[in-house]
Amino acid sequence: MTSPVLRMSKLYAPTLKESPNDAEIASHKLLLRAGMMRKTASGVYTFLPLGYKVLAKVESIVREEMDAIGAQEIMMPALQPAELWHESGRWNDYGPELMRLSDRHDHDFCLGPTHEELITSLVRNELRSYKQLPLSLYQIQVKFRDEIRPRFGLLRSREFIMKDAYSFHATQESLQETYDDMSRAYGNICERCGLDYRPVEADSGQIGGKVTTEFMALAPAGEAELVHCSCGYAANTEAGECICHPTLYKNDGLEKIATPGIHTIEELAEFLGIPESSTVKALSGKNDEGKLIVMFVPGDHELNEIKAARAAGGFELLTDDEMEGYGLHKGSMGPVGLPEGAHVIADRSLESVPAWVVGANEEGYHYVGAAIGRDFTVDEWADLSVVKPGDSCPVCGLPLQGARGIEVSQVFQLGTKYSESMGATFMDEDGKEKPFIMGCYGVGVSRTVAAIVEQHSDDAGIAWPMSVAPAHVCVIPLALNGDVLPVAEKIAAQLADLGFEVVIDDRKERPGVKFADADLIGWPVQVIIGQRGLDNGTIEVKLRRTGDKRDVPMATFVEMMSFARRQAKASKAGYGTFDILFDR
RNA sequence: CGGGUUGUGGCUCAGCUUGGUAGAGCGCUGCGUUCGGGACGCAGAGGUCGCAGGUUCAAAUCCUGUCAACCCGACCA
Repeated sequence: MTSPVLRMSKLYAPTLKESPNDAEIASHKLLLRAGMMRKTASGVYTFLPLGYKVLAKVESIVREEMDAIGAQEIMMPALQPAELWHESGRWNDYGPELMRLSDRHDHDFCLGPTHEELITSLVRNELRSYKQLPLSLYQIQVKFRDEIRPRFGLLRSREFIMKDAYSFHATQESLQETYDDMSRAYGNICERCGLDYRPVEADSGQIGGKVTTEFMALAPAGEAELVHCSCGYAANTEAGECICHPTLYKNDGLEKIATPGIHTIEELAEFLGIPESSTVKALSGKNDEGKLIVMFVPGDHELNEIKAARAAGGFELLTDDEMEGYGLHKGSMGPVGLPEGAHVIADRSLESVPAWVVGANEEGYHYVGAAIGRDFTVDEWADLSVVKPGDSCPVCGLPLQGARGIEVSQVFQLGTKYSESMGATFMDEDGKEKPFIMGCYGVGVSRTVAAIVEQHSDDAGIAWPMSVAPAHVCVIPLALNGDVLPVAEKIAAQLADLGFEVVIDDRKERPGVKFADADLIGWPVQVIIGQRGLDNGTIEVKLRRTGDKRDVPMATFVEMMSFARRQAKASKAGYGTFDILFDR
């Protein structure tokens, strides 16, 4: 299939020398500067022709990978009736992120942030038998989330493109199979988009369910923190198991120390001249039943609220007033002399520290050497801390590395949360009515575009991987007179015939402008045609990614590109890098 | 939602403290010279200074309100 040669002279791609002042990170700045998108409102963007081409490329990679594992594409509405959200309970649970609106009859609707409710209601009446399972459906569609603070361009926007897939199963084994297929497909998607990524252990958050993996594109601009290990283990710090090593200060009996004005761990450690890991941090809260819970974590770690809630049956930190009510003192809390009935849960790692440095439950005093069992008791041990770099890898024990990442996709095993609440059942082999076991799988398509730019850009602009570039090759005639333009036109046509997507910069601009725009927009290959080269019978080929340039004899150029094309097609992903052009 | 900052041609910004009726660079239009890494000259077009009130002879500038955008934070003891 030959696509027509794109003409820069006609292309609507207004490039900017300066980046608009509300852009901070590379992907945001460059997508604006390269004329790929424009802001419409906070967290809402218009894709211009080039940006839309990239988006479409990513979409088709996603589509190919979904189709390859037997998922079927559908298209659900963005506008969803509140009724369905009431059924699942999420009309109330989802919170202010849900974009709500009502129609002229005063019926409530929302703009879908995700589609579990819709898909469940779709299949519940017509997917009736285990014989029809498993079934995977997906769509690529616009999603709406009223983000508390949209930022970073496409990374956290209020309207964005997402591929969401849902699977329905009779058994957990079947779900696991599809989940594994999806995970593999997601890995393929990341790879084909040229992303350096890690599958990481994650928390399921809003969606519900238990088993989940996030696919993180590593990037300093990413909003997620993760830890990873050379053995391949990686986890979101929100969810990762924490294996840390608090240290013993001393165990010479209980000693009360005056610590006037000291409230933070940092101050305490400095005051005593000991590392923060030798102190113990206390947090008081209440669980869903209103019961007082006091938690302890190593002083150099933070309490993970997700783990805390799981361990205690809900965990909401006490307000200052509530603490007063219990006779607790902010910054001076400890396990010795807690109020009657307080339930004490401590981080598992503290079990190995026989005596703690903790608050004395008295303003201005701390204890040193508070011994477990002798001076206080712990009701429960649990993993409560936020994992951080330097903690031990739960798989191999080596120290974990820290990194930041952009969550480009996530796979979940939902279980029966939606099928049960919404009454979506099927008739199983044994003649019994059962709720579907479900999985859901999301790819942030527009976010992936931003992640690609974060990983593939430099001071000059974007350097698109071949697989998602708005076109493969840009032919740049340096002049519009003499032989230069006709030769360029001919070469562009020949490349298009070979199956390349070709753009020709036929604008009446000076060479410098064309070079700068080509680098900014990020065409993977630039074919530069100037009088100087023609006089020598050569044309110049430049690879954006590496900056490598080479003069190629005119006579062999098309043949070489033809070879490169065949090589590219033969490679597994089907989109080589064209480095072949520069093999010595 | 709390705190901070900013709204001035398409873009980046100056002018505001000390009121006197609007500027620069880039971009845009035309002409000419240039032409292998964001050229130069000349001539132009383009702004109710976010919006609404108020003070004043006079407001981009001072005051009040409002809207918007951006940044930081949002229970971290």
